[in-house]
Amino acid sequence: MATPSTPAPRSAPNPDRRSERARQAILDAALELCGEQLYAGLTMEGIAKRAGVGKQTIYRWWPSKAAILLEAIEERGRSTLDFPDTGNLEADLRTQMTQVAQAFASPLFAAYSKGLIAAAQSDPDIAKAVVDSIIKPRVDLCIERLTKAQSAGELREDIDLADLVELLYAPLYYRLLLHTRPVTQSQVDTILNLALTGATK
Amino acid sequence: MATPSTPAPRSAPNPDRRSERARQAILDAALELCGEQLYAGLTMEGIAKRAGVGKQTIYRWWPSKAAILLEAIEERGRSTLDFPDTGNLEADLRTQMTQVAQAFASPLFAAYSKGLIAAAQSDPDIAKAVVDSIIKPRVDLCIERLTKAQSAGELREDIDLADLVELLYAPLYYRLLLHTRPVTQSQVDTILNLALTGATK
Amino acid sequence: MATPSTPAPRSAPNPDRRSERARQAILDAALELCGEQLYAGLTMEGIAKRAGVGKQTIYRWWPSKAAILLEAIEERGRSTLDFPDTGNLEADLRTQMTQVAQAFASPLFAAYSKGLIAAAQSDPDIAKAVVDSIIKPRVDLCIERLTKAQSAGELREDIDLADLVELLYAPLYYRLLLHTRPVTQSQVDTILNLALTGATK
Amino acid sequence: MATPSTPAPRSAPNPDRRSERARQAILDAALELCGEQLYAGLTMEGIAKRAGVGKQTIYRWWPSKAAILLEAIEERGRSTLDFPDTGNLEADLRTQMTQVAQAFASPLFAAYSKGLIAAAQSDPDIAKAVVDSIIKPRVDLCIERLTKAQSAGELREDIDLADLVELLYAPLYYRLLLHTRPVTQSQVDTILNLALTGATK
DNA sequence: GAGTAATCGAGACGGTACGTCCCGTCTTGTT
DNA sequence: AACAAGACGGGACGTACCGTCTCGATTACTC
Repeated sequence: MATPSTPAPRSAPNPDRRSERARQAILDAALELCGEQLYAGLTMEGIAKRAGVGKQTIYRWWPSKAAILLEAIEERGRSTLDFPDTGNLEADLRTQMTQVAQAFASPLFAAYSKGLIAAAQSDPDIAKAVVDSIIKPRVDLCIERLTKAQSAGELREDIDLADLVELLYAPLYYRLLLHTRPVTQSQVDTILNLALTGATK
Repeated sequence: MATPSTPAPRSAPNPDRRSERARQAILDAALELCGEQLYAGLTMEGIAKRAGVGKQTIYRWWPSKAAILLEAIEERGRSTLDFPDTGNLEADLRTQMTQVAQAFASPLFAAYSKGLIAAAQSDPDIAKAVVDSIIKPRVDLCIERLTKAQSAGELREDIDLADLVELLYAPLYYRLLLHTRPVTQSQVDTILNLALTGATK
Repeated sequence: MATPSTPAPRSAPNPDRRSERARQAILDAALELCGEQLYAGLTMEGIAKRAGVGKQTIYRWWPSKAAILLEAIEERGRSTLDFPDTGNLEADLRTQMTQVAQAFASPLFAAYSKGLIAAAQSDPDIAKAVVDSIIKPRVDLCIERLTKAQSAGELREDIDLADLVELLYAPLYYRLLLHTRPVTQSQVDTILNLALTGATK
Repeated sequence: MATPSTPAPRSAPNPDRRSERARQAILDAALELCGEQLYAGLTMEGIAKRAGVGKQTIYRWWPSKAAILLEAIEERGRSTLDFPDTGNLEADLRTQMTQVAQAFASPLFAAYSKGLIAAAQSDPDIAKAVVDSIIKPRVDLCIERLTKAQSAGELREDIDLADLVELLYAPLYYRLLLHTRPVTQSQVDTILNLALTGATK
């Protein structure tokens, strides 16, 4: 008496019945708590209590607290997903990089970026998810813009644009994660100056 | 005849009586365990058991497991504290950056570097210690070498050398921490090519 | 329709959700361990491990290991809560005191009685609980029997019966706790002989 | 090359070289601490610190903290080692028992009596030492006095005097250890009244 | 009176248990 | 069926003491 039409054995929750109220409350609570204390102080129990939610409800939908933050950033940070194209490459890069620098300089955004990246060091799944859903889309948009510039003869033809993206953005992450100096507007200017023109005479 | 070097600070353990055997066993155990599992799986109890040491002995001398790793790296990694000077700037940079890249590619070193930086995201003390005792000394050596080059007219005079160091090394950290691509020799070549010559035509 | 029996006191665990399995396992483990080693060797961790229970589950319901033993005795020893009344006072006392003497002579019962009383010396809460839930009920039953006897003219009317109870039972505790001589049947006989008749000619 | 004239292998400390200053400081500290907090709060480290003494010095001369208390009581409490003999048995008993009752009512003495007896429940050595050095000598003196009275025809000849001593003193210990009611002068009167005359009409 | 050996103060050591926090699972009504 | 609530078995935390062990720095006997 096989009933292949009723698949669910027991373990897959039905997303249709999911409570949006609970979902939002959890995302909010996670971001709030991450802002109030450092990422390491973030706990599932803390999120559940703040959100007024049972722990099971969290575990039903997310595999880890990093996954919650990830979803929160994905949802809340969708606005930064665009890349200007005014025709002036350097200006466009400056605009976009400044936007990133400002985000990194904001305590809240910095808090959960750092938390997420810290979590990624111990969890390959998180690492992959961060790259795929946060980093990659933005890198791709940047490459797209650079490709146009390269076609227009504004950039050397022998360079890999993914490498250039790294060269431009890595210093921002460097300061964010290594806490050597704060991420500022002037850093963006300096990076562009050096990376585009080169350090040698 | 009061000597200004009054020794005892205040109810702190006496370093003269410290057991070097225990200290080495703890550093060894921490590195071994960090290599076997990810940093997040590292526990004080695990280190104590592996080292055959009481937990109090660890807490007496280190405030956190990150501090243990830090000391281990400081001690074991002292050899990398030098910067070549053959007269050829680009070659010297390539030599040194390659060394760093190789370290980042080694599973053990990567494990505790990543662990340490992850911990720094949630603990300003760790962050400061990482910068002061690991990053800063090496950056300073690099700046020293770059200063010579700048004086010799090999580099533009209008650039801040600390910024240049960031531009060169940040992409290595970027890949290490963001797990986009592996850190390789060819990355070093690419960085040098781009950073020294510039991306524009 | 507000009911005056407002249930939740304040952030206390909910007894309705309590696991009876865990409770019994903990009581059993505590008694077993107390029988195997002396009370001083009894540890919360040992009980938890033996019972296959998390430590928190113990701390959630009992404030100390003495409280566990107390509950175990209360529950297991409920059968001894009765006092014979055959009409013959001396015989009834002998019956009841013999029962107590036998219990004191049993290694297991002696172990936790002694442990509990020892703990009471350093913890007023335990002391109060021992008196209220173990001693008092049994003393009251004895006083009740003695009251009948006094009314029947079998005892002097000028004596306080609580004092008489003390005189009868104290020597049993004396030997139990001071380890001078074992508690035996003949001790009971001697006490009754002396206490009822008097030592003087 | 046997040198039987130099016996000491390594383990027996030489009492001649013992520091009386340290010994007194340790006894004082133990009594003080036992008075300030309950016996369970008494620690070897606490005693050592309070006495300004190394822990080794304690362990060299005493096997346990109970042994320290025992020695302290033996030394300080020697004064109570005497028994009056005015010719009036009941008066003499009252005098001596009152003295004991007063000691039990004193917080300090009660504290370490209770501590010592508590410790005896978990350590047969302590139990034996308490009986031999504290209880027995005093019981013997009492028996001695009672023997005289029995010979003088003041007591029944068929009674064991050790049993009578128990009957008289046990109720004092009962209240001391079970914390039912305080030990008072009137309790002494009651005990004597009941024990000497008997409870029956 | 100098040499020497044991005791002293101090406290670091390898351990055990403490009581707490949080994990991820489970169970019990409620909606 | 998903929800809020929270008890459960478990593991690690950081602390307090245990009893042992090494250190110099006094002693106090021996030669």
